[in-house]
Amino acid sequence: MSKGVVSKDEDYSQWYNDLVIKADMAEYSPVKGCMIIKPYGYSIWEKMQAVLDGMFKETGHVNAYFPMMIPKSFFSKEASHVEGFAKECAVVTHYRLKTDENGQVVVDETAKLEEELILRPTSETIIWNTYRGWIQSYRDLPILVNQWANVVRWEMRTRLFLRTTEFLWQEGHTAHATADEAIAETEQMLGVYADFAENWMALPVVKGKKTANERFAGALDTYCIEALMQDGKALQAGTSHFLGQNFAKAFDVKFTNKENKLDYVWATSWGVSTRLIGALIMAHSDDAGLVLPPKLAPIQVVVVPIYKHEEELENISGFVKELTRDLKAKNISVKFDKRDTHRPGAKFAEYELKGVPLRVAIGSRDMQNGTVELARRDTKTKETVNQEGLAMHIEGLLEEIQNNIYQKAFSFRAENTTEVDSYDEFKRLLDEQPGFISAHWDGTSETEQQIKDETKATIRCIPLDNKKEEGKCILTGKPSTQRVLFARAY
RNA sequence: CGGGAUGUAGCGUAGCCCGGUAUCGCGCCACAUUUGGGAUGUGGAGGCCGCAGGUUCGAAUCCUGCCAUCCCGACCA
Repeated sequence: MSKGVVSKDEDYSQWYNDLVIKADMAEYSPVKGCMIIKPYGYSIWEKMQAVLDGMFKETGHVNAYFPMMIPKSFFSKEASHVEGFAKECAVVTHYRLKTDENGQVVVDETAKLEEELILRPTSETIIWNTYRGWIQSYRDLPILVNQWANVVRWEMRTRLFLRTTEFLWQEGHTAHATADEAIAETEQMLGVYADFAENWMALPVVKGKKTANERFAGALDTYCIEALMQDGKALQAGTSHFLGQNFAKAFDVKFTNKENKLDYVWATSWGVSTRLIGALIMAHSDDAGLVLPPKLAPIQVVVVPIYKHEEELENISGFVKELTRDLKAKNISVKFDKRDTHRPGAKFAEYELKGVPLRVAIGSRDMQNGTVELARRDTKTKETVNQEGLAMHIEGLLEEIQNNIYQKAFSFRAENTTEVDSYDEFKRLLDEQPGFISAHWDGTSETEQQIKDETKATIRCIPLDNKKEEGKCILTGKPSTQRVLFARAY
């Protein structure tokens, strides 16, 4: 176990917190509920951004930027939307400070805003208010815009990366001429998220639809990807909403269609946030620290020289220089840690904590033998390999590690997903072997709510590829036609 | 917003019951020896004891008020 990190079996949430802090991902800030994302954590976000941004562009989207502050009145235009966010909005009321007679900085009460501004909890309102001016004809459609931004949601309780008052995300907001086209867009972006989660984060996800209870405020349908964490709790990793014509009606966004008739525009919105970093940590890491998938690791390979004299280091450096060149040619990021202030053992522990997928250790012994020692972070195994062809070997290993991490998470999810047909069994499983539970449900909000009240488990989603079969609701015994996915969630 | 707890060096803590200007570990700095799994020795720096009052000759310690943070609930990407 790594120093200063509690075992994940002993206290999962403490383990998570310890990892975030000790691995130098983030720290607490003086502002309640807000964290400081440190360079190492932020570089993972940058990698995620780069990949996702590429995927968005690939599917025809462009980036834009809208104001962080939204007039309060905008929120009253879509009833269910304001209801969903009203309780967690930060409000700007003044625009000036002054120094009072005691030399204290205070709010200048004379500088009160006529209309308060809301720090965006999400941008549907200001964007749809803007789209009104952009759209007159079907020829103006579709609009496929994405925004990288920060948002503020004043949550009661926060957790590093998983839920903070301010967080970073991207939000796509698209406008379409038909419902079908908007639904296709919603589903397409869900696919993009699933692709990203599985192929880059090595995180298997279930694609599905939310029930009415869990739906986004203002949406007709909310699609999501759900992942299972190592403690058996579910985490919503991304959402894609079909908003129907709700926001178009609220903000009066009409267009003339091909038949020369006036109609409201169809909308979607979709987003993922820095929460993905939390998912990444919780899904793969162990007691020694982070385990990062090579495709998103800020440092993919670290080289630790072991030497007693300056000449030895020079000798090793010559080799490392060549290795670095070969790896860079393959787009593999390398760090050569030749700091003289830390001993090799300390470096080994540090890079394990930070989840660097591959470590190359090389000393005089290796230089004589023409070998290096290669250590994998995911399996914690070490092997001695020839220097010749090392870059190619590393390239293959990184791929293997990426696959192995995914497989491991996939098996874990398979082992912790259970079909259940009775409420007693359902409750027993939640306590004894938490995970996804696939069960029949009568389709009513009341039943879902009662199950939530009694067990804290919610319907994570109705999987898109779920089992369609006759059955009885585990709570009410009423007929059901399909299984849905339950879990306790973050 | 309800219930519980805690604030002492960068971090983690002892001291508080029973008042006398603060303990230990990690970390930090210097030097030396070390370097294939978190080095060792010697020396050193670092504190408005959360804040404000009160009691007292004297307060980290006792009393009052405030502030902040954390944990558990309801809310949530």
